[in-house]
Amino acid sequence: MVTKTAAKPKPRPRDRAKTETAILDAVSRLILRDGLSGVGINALAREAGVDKVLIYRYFGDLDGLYRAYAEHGDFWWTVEEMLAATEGATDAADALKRGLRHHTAAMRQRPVTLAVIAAEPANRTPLVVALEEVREKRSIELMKQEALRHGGWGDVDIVAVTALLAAAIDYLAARALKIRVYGGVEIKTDKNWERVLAAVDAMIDGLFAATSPAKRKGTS
Amino acid sequence: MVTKTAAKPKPRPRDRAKTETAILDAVSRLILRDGLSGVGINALAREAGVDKVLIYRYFGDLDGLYRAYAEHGDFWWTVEEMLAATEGATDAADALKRGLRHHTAAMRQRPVTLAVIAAEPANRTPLVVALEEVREKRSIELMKQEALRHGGWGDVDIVAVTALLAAAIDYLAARALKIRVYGGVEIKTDKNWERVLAAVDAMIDGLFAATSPAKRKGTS
DNA sequence: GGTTTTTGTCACCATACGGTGACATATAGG
DNA sequence: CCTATATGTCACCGTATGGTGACAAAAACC
Repeated sequence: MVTKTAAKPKPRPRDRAKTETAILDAVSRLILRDGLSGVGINALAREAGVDKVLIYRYFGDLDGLYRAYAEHGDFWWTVEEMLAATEGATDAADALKRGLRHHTAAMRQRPVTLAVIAAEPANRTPLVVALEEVREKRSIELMKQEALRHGGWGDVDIVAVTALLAAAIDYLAARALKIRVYGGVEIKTDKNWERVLAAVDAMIDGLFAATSPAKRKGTS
Repeated sequence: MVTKTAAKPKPRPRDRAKTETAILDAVSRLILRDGLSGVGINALAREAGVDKVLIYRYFGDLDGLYRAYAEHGDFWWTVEEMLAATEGATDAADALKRGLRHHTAAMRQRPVTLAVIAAEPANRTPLVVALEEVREKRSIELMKQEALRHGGWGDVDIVAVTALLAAAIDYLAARALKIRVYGGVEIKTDKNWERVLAAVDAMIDGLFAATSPAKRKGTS
């Protein structure tokens, strides 16, 4: 009979680059399948088909692996991309609406990012922290650029409003990964996302209509 | 010298009721300290000062313990409480504003609920599911009651709007447990919560001002 | 060809987990 | 008083975890 060890060891080809990308790819797969907390050394080595000692050798420890993963991936929209998406906007309200729609699409396209966001409040790994830093930096930079474009935001507390709406979108999108319902709204279909985004649009329109015109050309 | 085992065993008094509440109390403490995923059999037994076998005896298994915990606690506002909070509202917009403010206060008063919400998308334990059911039921019931009070919501898609705003509030409050910043908004202080709530108010006002009047007495 | 370094494999460690069986003793029932 | 049951304690199981040291062999270097 054929014993397990004698069957066909088929040793891994000696190629560090390939091994490293195999590991990093396995991280994505594991995050998607089991969430951030599912990315442990043993599960990861198993998933990547790699001995775990190689992970230690190439990335130091789990945190090093997270950091490397955070640097290698595309987890967030870029400021340029976002500015392009809001380019033709007629006014600040329009820019905000377009921006949030682009944000929504960008998030829904990145399930790994959503999974990280979902785990964010609970598991605070270096990957989470790294992603957070990127987000903060780009959001702030984008705010600055958009403000220049439209000459400020009138009376609207743009930081609070975007924080609120972006938080809502992130949370709903993250929930939609594994759960379907929130407050009676099905959040997995495009149709219902459109419903949510329509509500966002309406709120932004109302907000700018109600508060801005009074001082539209007033004291900045 | 005094050995550990011979020192003073001080056996636990034989009182099932006390043991059970000790266990349930330890669940709250553990959730607050380590999050939902920190509530394991061993850690729990340690925290409660109880042998883990008693947990199995009294609650079956971990899921049974979660279920018992879900039934025993006060995790969410009640419909009556919420209706009282919005009692003097002048119109639908005002009711919604008051409701969301009460919701915010209620959430911030219940750190355990926030911790569960934080873990919700990731760890899907029976406790999370039970809490979710309560929320869904009460939200829907509340919507119904409020609609009766104010004769509908005009053109506002109230379900989408409240889902969106409640999601934002829940997420920000849950994040605030362990993180401080989101999109440039410090979310731990009362002052900045007021800022966020002011933005919510402004959006609601704008929303109702912009969309409702057109058909205020129109086709339902 | 011989040596050194790199890459990969394997066996092992201490620890923690969820879960169970056997035992001791306090309390309640007869 | 004797017995049965309820409560609590202890030792243990199998499995998984994060992490490390020893070894084999391919590659690179001289």
